[in-house]
This record gives sequence, C-alpha cells and structure tokens, in this order.
Amino acid sequence: MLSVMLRERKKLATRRAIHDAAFDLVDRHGLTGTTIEAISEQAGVAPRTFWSYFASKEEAVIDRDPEWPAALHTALLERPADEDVVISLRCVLEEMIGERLVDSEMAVRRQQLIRREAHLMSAVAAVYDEVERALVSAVAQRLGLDPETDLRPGVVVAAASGACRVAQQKWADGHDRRPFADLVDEAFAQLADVLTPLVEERRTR
Amino acid sequence: MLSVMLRERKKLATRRAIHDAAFDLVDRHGLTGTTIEAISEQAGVAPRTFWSYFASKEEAVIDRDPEWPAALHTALLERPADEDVVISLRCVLEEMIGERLVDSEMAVRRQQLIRREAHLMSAVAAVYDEVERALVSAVAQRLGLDPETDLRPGVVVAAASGACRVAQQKWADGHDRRPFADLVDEAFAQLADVLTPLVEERRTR
DNA sequence: TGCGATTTTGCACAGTGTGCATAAATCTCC
DNA sequence: GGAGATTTATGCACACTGTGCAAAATCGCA
Repeated sequence: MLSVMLRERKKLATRRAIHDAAFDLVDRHGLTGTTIEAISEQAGVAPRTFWSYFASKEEAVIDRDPEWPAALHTALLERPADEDVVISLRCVLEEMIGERLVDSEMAVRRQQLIRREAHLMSAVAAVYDEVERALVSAVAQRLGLDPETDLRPGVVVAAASGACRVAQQKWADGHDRRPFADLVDEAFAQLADVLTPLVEERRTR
Repeated sequence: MLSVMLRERKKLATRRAIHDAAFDLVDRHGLTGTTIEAISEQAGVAPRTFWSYFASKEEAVIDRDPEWPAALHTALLERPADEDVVISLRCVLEEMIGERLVDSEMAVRRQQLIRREAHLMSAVAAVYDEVERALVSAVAQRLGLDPETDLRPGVVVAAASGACRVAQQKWADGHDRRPFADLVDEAFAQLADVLTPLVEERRTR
C-alpha cells in the first residue's frame, strides 16, 4: 500500500466515518440523545479520536467543507467582469449550491435534520457567515470598493444569499418539485418584484 | 401584594445582575476565560441559579428580549395596509432597532464583543433566525400569501434584515458617524441600486 | 527490517448542563 | 401578624463535553 493508502486517505476515511455515524445517530435519536461515545463507537474509533476531527457534535453532523468559501470567492471573480454582480451571484450560487444537491435524497434529509435540531441551525449559521464574508470580499473586489466602508457589497450579498437560502429551504420542503435552479431563479425574480417600489422611490428623487 | 410584584421585579433584577456580570467578565477575559462559577459569584447568586435564568454562557451575554419577535410582528402589521412591504420593513426596523441603540456606547461594546467571540455570533444568529421568522409571518399576512409555499415573504425579509445587519455593523464600526437611521436608509438605497439590473431584466421579459 | 514521523488512544481533569430534594423567600388569605 | 401555599434559590449527584499530555499503535520510507 504505497501511494494508495497514504495517511491522507485514511484520515479522510476516518473523518467521513465519524461524520456518517454522527449524522445517522443524530437523525435517529436527536442531538441530545446522541453522545460522542456512541458516535465514536459506531465510527469504530476511540472517543478521544473524535476530538481530533471535530470540535463538537454539531460540527461532526454538518461537516462543512473548508474549501467552500474560497471556491465561491474564486468562482465569483471568474465571471465576466462586465456582468452585473447580482447576476454573477445568482449564477455562481445557483450552480455551486446546485452541485451539492445532486444527491437529493441525502440533501433533503440533511436539510430536514437541520430544521429539526435548533442547535444545528446555529452551527450552520456560522458557516453561512463565513461564506458571506468570502462573497463580500469578492464582490468588493469586483466593484472596486472597500468592504469596510461601503455598504454595497454586504447588502447585495445578504440579499442574494438570503434568496438562495429561501429557495433551498423550499426545495427541501418538497412543496415545489421544480429543480433547484428554477427555484433560485424564481427567488431572484420575486426579489426584484418586491423591491421594485424601492427602486422606483430611488429613481423619482 | 406587598410592593408591586416584588417577586417579578426581583427575578428581573437577578436576571440583569447575571447578564451584567456575564457581559463584563466575557468582555474582559473572553468566553473561554470566563466560567459560570465566576459569573455567578460576581452576580451574587449560587452557580446552580445561573441555569434557572440562562441555558448557556452565550445566552447570558446576549440576553435576548423574548418580546422582540412579537413586537416586530405587531409593528409590521400596524403599518398602513397600502404601504409597500419593503418600505414598511425599512420603517419598522429602522425605528425599532434604533431604539435599542440609544445607549450607543453600550451598543457598540456589545457589537464589538460579539464580533470578537465567534461563539457569540452563532448565538446571535439564532436570535436573527427567530426574528426573521416573525417578520416572514407578518409579511405573508400583509400580502395574503402562504409563507410555506410562496418565496416572496422569505426573500424580502432576508433582503431587508440583511440590509439592517450591514447598516448596524457599519454603525458600530464607527467608520461612518451618521445616525443609525441614515445608515439604514443608505443600505436600502444601495440595495435598490445594486438590484436595479435584476429589476430591469425582469421588466424586459 | 527498522527508524522516524504521524495518528490513535487512555487517562486525568476542569467545566457544562440537568434532575431532584430541600431550604428560603414571597404571596394569599384570614 | 402569622399559617399555609407557591415560587425561587441552592446544594448535591451525576452524565457529558472538551482539552492537555504522554504512551502506544500505525504508517511511510530507506
């Protein structure tokens, strides 16, 4: 087992085993009904090992991708420079979030679990926060603005990611069977719709 | 009935004492550098009593107002029925958040502390979540829509509260010395500005 | 095979959070 | 003003969380 099972691979496998166990057990018995000990046992590692991979039960269930914020940042900067930022945001988020939802059954379970357990919700919020920060930085760069002083980058990112959040939620709810991208398009359309008065107000001054 | 609701007032006083102690200690020594024991001692109660008032250190530092979501809900429904919801949201949030920032020195310290301690951030996110839910419900009622199936309420609330979040952050940063209401107005103006392409796109179809 | 580096694990320990029983304070009513 | 009911504060026991440290197992490589 020369280059194949190098240490990296094994670490990833362990990480995944712990995450899978955490998700499964929390899905079945709830956050408070699941102990680190139980997760470790199902993952086949010692309890102490859990803490080498995750800082909490919530993190183990969520298992955020550390590359995700940087990936979004890059994707946003790779859009055509003359494209409006809102449109860029819509495209990038639609595509990149969409990719994560290909295993739709798992994605739905995940979403439902998060909804069921309030503590997971705030762990997810921390991820959103990190993602939005990355997007704000990219938008500011695209617009040539200082994100510390100018409101624009923060505001547009908040609106765009909010629209996606809502779309994703509705997608997972299953009320609407359209593909995710369509729901994002509709969310942005509704956003334009409902903010039209604001644009008008601004125009008539 | 000795004084007036001695019991109630005493409970409030205790709650406040614990909150004050928690804020002060965490401000000075950080979240991990502050124990429940220390907070309780400074507040003049037994450690066990802490848990009758707050479910965690974070909650004690934040000390959210349980009335807040309902108050926003009500305020939104009390706006003129023919006013555009975005405008209603702007007015209500501007006014009601503004009220909480009158003690500006304390508000800034609070904001800075939250920013410094990532764990506080996710506790605050839980509050935002609750608030947004209340707003979504009110908006849906105003528009006569079902918030479960229609994207509009969620989307407009996300955009509006996002704008306020950004305005509040800039306000606390101190880069911009204008009053909070002005910053909210600007945030909404920038929102209209940056989303104009989206509105145009929608109009030309 | 065996050496060096990395990962896993056990152990100890400080801190978190809850249930339960009792003491203390407050309220009600006479 | 005081007895009894109700609410709040506290002490204690206990299970779980999270971290530091050092020994042991494992792996990559010569």
